[in-house]
Amino acid sequence: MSIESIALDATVFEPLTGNEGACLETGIGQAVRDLLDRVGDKWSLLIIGMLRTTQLRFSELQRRIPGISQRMLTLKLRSLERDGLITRTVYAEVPPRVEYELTAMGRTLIEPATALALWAVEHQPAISHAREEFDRKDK
Amino acid sequence: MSIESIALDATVFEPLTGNEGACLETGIGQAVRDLLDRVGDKWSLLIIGMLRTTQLRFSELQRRIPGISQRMLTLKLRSLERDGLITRTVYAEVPPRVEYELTAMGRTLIEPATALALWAVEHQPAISHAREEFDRKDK
DNA sequence: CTGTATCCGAAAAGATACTG
DNA sequence: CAGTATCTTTTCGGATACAG
Repeated sequence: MSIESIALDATVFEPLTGNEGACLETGIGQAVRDLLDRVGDKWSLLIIGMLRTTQLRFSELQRRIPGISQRMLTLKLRSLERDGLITRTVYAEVPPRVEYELTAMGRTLIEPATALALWAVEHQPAISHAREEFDRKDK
Repeated sequence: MSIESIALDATVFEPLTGNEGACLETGIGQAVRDLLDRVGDKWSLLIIGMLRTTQLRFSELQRRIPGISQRMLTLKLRSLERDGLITRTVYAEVPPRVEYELTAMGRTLIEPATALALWAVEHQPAISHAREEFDRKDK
């Protein structure tokens, strides 16, 4: 990913380096903030991770994400659907069945999201250690 | 990044696919959530983006991140410092000067964070469009 | 089964004033 | 300059009850 990343990296962040304060106006700051507003919450990325390989129905999602409330699952699914990241398909059966699935755009989010998840897993011990050190000195 | 990513991808998310509900226990869910708790807020990733290429002092950061309050900048810088992602260096001068800089670990976050920023910029129009469509139908 | 509606507490974030 | 302290507003998320 290196070459491509570096090139694009320059493209995206260049406005930030020399041009002080223009980040929000040029869009990058706003774009990042928008993304975080969308999937930077407690559950959204987890839901996307769940739908990574297969479509799932409401109850199945709730079962696989321990701790999420019905309300939150509904809200987050609506939000993701609204942003075009997942689809919601209702089957007119009894009992009712609703399947959620990633859209093409939703699937493009898997790679960067996974990269971030990887980073999180890899560096968790180092961060915990840093935290302990900091709190120890601080106290 | 494809081959490496896919392999690691499988490693990281595998517990989620077959094993329902084990995500929190196995750590991946918790790790992702921890990361989001750390840098998933409104400002942290923006700060890291600012420090990507150079160290900056407090006032310079505030100037380059329009809209952030003094209080929030202080809080987020402390949090990032505590996690070992940035360093804070105080120079005993008058007037006082404090420089913030990414640590080695902080710099490793640049790549995945940039990937996410890229995604955000690239898909912003599509998301806005999806949102408008959704709201139009919904209304 | 798949939601919606309502209420409540905790936490995040903004505004403002003040300090070494 | 680089913060801290305090107050207020806003948002997030959980609990519960109810509905198609």
